[in-house]
Amino acid sequence: MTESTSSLRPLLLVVDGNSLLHRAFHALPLMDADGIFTNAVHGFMMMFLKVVREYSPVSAAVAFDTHAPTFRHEAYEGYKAGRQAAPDEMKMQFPVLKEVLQSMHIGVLSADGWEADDILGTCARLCAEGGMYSCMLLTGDRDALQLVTDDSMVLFTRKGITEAVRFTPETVKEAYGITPSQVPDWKGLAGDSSDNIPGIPGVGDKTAVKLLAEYGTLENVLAHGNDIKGKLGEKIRANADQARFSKDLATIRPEAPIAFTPGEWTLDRLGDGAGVLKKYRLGQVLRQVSSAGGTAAAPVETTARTKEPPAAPEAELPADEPAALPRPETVPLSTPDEIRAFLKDGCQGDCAVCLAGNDLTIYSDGTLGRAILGGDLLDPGMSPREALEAMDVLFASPRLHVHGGKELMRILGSMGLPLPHPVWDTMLAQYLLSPLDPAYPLENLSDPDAFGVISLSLRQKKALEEKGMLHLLTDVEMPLQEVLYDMETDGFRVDPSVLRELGKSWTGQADDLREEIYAMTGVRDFNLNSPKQLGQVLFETLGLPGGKKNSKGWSTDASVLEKLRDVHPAAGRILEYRQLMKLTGTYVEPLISRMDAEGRIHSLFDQTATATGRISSSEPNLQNIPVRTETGREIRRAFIPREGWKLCDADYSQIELRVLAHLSGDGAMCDAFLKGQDVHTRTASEVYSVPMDEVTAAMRRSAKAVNFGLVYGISEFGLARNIGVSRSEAHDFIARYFERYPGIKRYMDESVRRGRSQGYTSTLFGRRRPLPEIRNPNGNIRAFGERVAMNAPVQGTAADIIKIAMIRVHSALKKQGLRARLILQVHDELLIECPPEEESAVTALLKECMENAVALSVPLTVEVKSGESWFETK
DNA sequence: CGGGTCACG
DNA sequence: ACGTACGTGACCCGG
Repeated sequence: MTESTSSLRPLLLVVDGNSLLHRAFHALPLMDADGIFTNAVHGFMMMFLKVVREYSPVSAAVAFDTHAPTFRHEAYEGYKAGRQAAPDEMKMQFPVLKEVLQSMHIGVLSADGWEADDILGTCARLCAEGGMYSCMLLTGDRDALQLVTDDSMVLFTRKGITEAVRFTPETVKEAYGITPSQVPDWKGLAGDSSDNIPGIPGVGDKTAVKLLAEYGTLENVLAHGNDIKGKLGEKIRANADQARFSKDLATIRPEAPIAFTPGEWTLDRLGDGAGVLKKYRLGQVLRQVSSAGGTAAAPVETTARTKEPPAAPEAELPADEPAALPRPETVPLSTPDEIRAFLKDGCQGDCAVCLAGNDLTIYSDGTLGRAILGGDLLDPGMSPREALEAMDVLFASPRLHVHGGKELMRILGSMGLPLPHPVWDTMLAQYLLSPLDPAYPLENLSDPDAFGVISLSLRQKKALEEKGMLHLLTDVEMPLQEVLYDMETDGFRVDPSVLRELGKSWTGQADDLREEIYAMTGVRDFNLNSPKQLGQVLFETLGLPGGKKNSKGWSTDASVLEKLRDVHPAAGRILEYRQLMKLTGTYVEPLISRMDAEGRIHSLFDQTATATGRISSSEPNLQNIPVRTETGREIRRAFIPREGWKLCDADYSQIELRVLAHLSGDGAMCDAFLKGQDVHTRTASEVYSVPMDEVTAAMRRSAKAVNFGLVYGISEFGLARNIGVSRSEAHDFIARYFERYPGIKRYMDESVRRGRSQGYTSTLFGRRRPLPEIRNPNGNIRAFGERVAMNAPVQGTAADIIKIAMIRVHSALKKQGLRARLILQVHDELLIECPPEEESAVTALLKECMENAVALSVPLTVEVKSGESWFETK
């Protein structure tokens, strides 16, 4: 992430809705649609679309003022009242504008007691801290000039609203003679009649600039009040408090509690607003967006995408049309399967190399007989090894495109060849574009007779740019691929003697239990491992009560057996037996058999397997090694570091709830994390209305279940079942929760609403999760879609964050020249093995990289523990 | 090869 | 009237 430059980042546009709507209202003659005035909405949208055309942001949001009685200063309302009240013809346009914006999927932001410019400042800060977006602010309010930095530009409207001037720190200085950070000081001195900021009477713009040129800040001017001669000095000394108050009024507070979800404020479906625009007879606006037609596939070419955003040249793919690429007979040789086939058959035909601009894709063709471009590297009759060595040169290309890069690296690496560093992986790109697909075979994506990986890359790049996800590929998934390759290659050392001991003990106990169960039930000729046969024995032969049916017969899962504990002594034994069989069958024997010569096991990390953006682990799965029960946890004694080394285990504390706090901006939830409180205890205290120190263990347990439920997409039934209360009690509990956490309620409702209108959800970084279920007429399926809409942004954002952290950890280890290796990720946890002398450096590095992977409005905290085995680090 | 069960976050 | 907490992968049965 650190390598990315701001020019490569997608642009987020944030508009001061109040300021722009007011300006539009006064600049244009009244128009109406059946008595509803729309002139300001029209003017606003024309200005908005003009900026979108000119600067090609990927996302946009509009901020609105909301005033609560307890604003900054009690005296403030007095000043506020001095402003001319907006006429009804103006006020009635706010809801219309909001409706228009929402129909186009543009974000609508407000927070009680906060002004639009505070929200602009908050977005600018979150963009800068998050490092994923560049920010552009559009406003007619000069206060916002204090927000100008190298990272966030301000577009300031002039001449009514027809023109917008772009301010950078330099142009602010040129125009006003002060730096952006001096804007509040300037207002404090000179005041602003249009904003009813008093300033110091008799001090105008020019005097203020002069004073700031000499003293820098308002405070310093006041401190030197006695040095200033004459009438001016007198006025300054007499109005010091009023000046401080004025500065305070003019200071933007970039801490508004908003749901900052730029990934959702997409601009690629503006056409969905057609219906609403028609309703308000906004024909001119409609014509500008109508070519989108409200379909996801068609971007708003004529409005949003007429100009390509400026991007660094090295990030650009070649502009060549496919026609300029090699002859259709060539087939790509850039997938692991193709390399494998090539190895198996030897190099019989020629291979061709496609050089398009600076980009390179490798093609092979057994019959072509000659290379097309630069393909003389390979001769027929080369041995596979010779061919691959020749291809080293190609794999070392700085612009290599591949499909399935991690496997390609594995093949080259296994032959001791240098690893490629591809810049584009069409499989990863496709995963971002369509994360629900079960797999990403190249032949489904690209016509092999056509132009292969390069033209696919070009199409994908366009699609990713339009959806605001290009940075996820280039800055997250591509770098992560190499991290995962290293983790897979290194593997995790296990101690086979520990595994064998546990296996012996557990199989012995399971054998005894089996005999005991046969004796207790009086039935021996059945397979205890068969749920079907077990169900028949329990509920038919023995006639036990409480049987539940599933599609195959009687259910015998843990919840059923748990209820039978007091009914029949075999129930408990069966549960124990099940556990031991699970442990030996899944965690003892397979691990022993998967050990390599160095005693290490190598999991596969699949970067394209999950709907939410998590990575998965398989063969073996190291992300579900037991920890919750005493017995199961013993397995972790077998997971050990390299001889003489240490294991460091770092895990995020409550990352999903912190993400939820950030995304929702909920006051109480953020407050709990900002104060470092135990969040479940705080929740219990809120919901049960008792002080934190009077929260009982049972209260905390229920509160914890609700917090989890929230993250999963709450349902009354699910909560009721989980904490063992009635459905109506669960209902009341949720209702009370939402009373105390209205921001969470608002966020959940909004997530579902957006999910339904867009057909997908987005994470903080723009990763999308389609919601095919959310419009299903079947209520159950639809409810599932709604829970997914609530869960996916939270789980997905957490997944994005740890991916970023992994890239940072991996590169920091390299940069500091440490021998430590990142060996495992378990969703909110990273494991490193390191020489003992590196232990403290690694601990600090993990904490630093993980806690600062991104900046949220609440802190991320990480706990690191070291030990001689994975058991000891828990 | 799908479903039941259960290990993890 | 219906059956649900979200996301995974592995093992075992039985058709």
